[in-house]
Amino acid sequence: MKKDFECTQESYAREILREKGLKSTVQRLAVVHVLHTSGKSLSVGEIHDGVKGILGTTGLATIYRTLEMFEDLGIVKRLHFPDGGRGYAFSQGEHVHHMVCVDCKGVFDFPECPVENFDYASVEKQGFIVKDHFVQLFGQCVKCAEAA
Amino acid sequence: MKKDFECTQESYAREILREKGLKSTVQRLAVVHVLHTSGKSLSVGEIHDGVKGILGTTGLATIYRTLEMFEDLGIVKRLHFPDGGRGYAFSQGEHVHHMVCVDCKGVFDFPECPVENFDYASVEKQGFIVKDHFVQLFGQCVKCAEAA
DNA sequence: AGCTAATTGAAAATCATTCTCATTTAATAA
DNA sequence: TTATTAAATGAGAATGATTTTCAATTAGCT
Repeated sequence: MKKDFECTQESYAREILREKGLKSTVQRLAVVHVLHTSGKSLSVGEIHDGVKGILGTTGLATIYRTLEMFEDLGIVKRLHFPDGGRGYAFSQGEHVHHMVCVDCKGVFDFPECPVENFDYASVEKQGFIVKDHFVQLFGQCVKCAEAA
Repeated sequence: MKKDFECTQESYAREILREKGLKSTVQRLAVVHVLHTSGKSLSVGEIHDGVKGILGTTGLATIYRTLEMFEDLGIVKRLHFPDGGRGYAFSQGEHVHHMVCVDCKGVFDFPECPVENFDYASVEKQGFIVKDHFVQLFGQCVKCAEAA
């Protein structure tokens, strides 16, 4: 089977996969496509549905495997919702954080990192070595704010 | 049955429960006790074990119900680990964030909020109304850094 | 002590995630 | 092209986490 989703994002994913000696399967490219075109974060189930819409039958396990791999490769970013649910958003490897609309679950980037310039003095005083951070804002997007 | 865990944290929890017309059961107070004395975040299972250590048999569902309620009341804070697991840490309602040691999973507070003084200009430009945020640092605590 | 609504325990039900393994496919080289 | 081969997939089983149900118990009032 052969499907084309030619766009920057797809080439980007292809390239990374090739670099790592991984295969660019239709399933993987479909995940990129679904996630990128949606413009918001999606649950695993929604991604699965989106991919099935393109390819017909597709195993759920494949979606899980793909997302886990993509996260390692920096192609997607995993989000946590307040209710504990997981979501995924497309991310071209840049360091961005996300704002999540609590109403529509839409995801919006913000490139400035609030933690970047943070003074770690108090943290380091405790001898803690910071290696990574997770920042996420919750609120309302324009549409949902207006609708309310 | 009657058990005492007299300490500030326990009275704090009692008070909040009373205010809301909820009962201060031994199970709930035991959860406070376990979480507070551990000094680190615990998984639901660990909390369950800790409570069983105090009360003998205790239903797992009760632990889940209690933690969910405590989160709503601001008595505990829910954490997300990179692997998606959930953890809970005692939190006396104050605004603190946590550093999680990726080795021992220990949790350490840091009271300064990196997001507090963050300039939301770019965010607000998009019309997004920020209502809450989630910040968590990952790294190594002193002990684990030395052991490595 | 007695009443009553809230809470609990235990098991079943549900839901999410991972694993297994036989089959298929993408990438490479002939 | 086609052949080869390791990687990837699909289907379903297995696992694990979380929620629900409901009868029995208990905390917080008289």
